[in-house]
Amino acid sequence: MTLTPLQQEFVLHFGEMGSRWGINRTVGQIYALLFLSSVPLNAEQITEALGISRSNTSMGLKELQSWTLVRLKHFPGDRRDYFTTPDDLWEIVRTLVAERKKREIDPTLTKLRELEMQGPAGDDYAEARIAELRELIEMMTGFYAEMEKLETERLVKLMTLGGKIAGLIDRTGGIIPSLTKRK
Amino acid sequence: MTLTPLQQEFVLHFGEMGSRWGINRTVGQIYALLFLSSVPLNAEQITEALGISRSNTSMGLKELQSWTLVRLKHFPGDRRDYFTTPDDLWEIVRTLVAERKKREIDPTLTKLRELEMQGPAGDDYAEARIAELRELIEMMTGFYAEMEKLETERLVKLMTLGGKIAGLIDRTGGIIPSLTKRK
DNA sequence: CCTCCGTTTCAGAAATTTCTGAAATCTCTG
DNA sequence: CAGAGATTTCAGAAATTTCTGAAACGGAGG
Repeated sequence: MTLTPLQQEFVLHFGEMGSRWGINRTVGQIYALLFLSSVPLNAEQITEALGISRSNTSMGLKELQSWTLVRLKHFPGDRRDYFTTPDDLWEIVRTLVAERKKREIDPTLTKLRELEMQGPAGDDYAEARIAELRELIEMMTGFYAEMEKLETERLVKLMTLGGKIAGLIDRTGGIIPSLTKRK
Repeated sequence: MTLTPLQQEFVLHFGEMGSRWGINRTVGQIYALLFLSSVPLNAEQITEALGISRSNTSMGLKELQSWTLVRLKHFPGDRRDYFTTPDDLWEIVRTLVAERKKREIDPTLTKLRELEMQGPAGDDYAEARIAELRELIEMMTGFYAEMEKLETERLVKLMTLGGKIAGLIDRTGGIIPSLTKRK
């Protein structure tokens, strides 16, 4: 397994970006490699291609599996594990968003609710600020839950329409009445 | 400056979450402290409240300023710098999203374009995959650019309407014709 | 129930990031 | 322009994270 210059550069970039994305270099590189590979790869091939230790590969793959960002494949007569990324990029995005929400948002939302449950602490400003933050996060996660339900086709439509949607929203009363009246 | 139990717990939580959010513990704590404070605080107060070194506070504030997440305030007859977070949470969210995009997305988009510019590398699959990824990111950043333009009021409306918007989008031809025809 | 092939675990090494105290710098004010 | 107050810089210490090699584990065949 030798990488083409294109793969090489892509893999290195993902490795470097890893820390910004909340994963480590190795995990970023493994993911990049799988992403560009038309065929599933096993741990040994990944180890060799990236020049890292076998155990590091194992840990990286475990991490990627915990994110459900990679798929396991098997071939008849070969008991090694092979890994791929989904073909469908939208599926990847959905996974990514869902996992980041789970790791970066949900714990805080839980904590905010906890703090509010503890009742008045005699610090009105802080309490109000926490309530406001919780409400905002709830609104955003609620919106996210709606978007998550949409099939990809509509989601793409929504995104490409972009600003046009907003034009339909009236500042005061939701969707422009003259439009919504007629169904 | 002694923290109330409420502030204490909030601050510690933000410190712990820091690493998941791509900032360090101290930066998370400083931000949390400022967020809950009804009045601007100076570096000395922050240092004391969090029990960290003065230089660490300085670095943390510098980091927060580079994210434009805090505001500088001054009081007459006092030449120390005081810091606050914006009152408007939506402004905070906008800043956060903009900065994360700048740090986590833009460099990769640039890199992908670079890779494509380097011309055919004789690796059709990888090239196609990279192009597909670039297109997806472009679509999403394009959509983001549209949303960014909206005033908060409309954005909130959009989010609270949630799934209802999607219902307006026809699977085949954009917004449902019977609605868009009449302006 | 061995043995072989593959994977995972884990303790310590290496690398990186964060934090501190001391010194340097900056800038008002008298 | 000297001195006091405030902030920043920076080299090394401390803490944390990542990576490795060796050993443990697991299970399919013989």
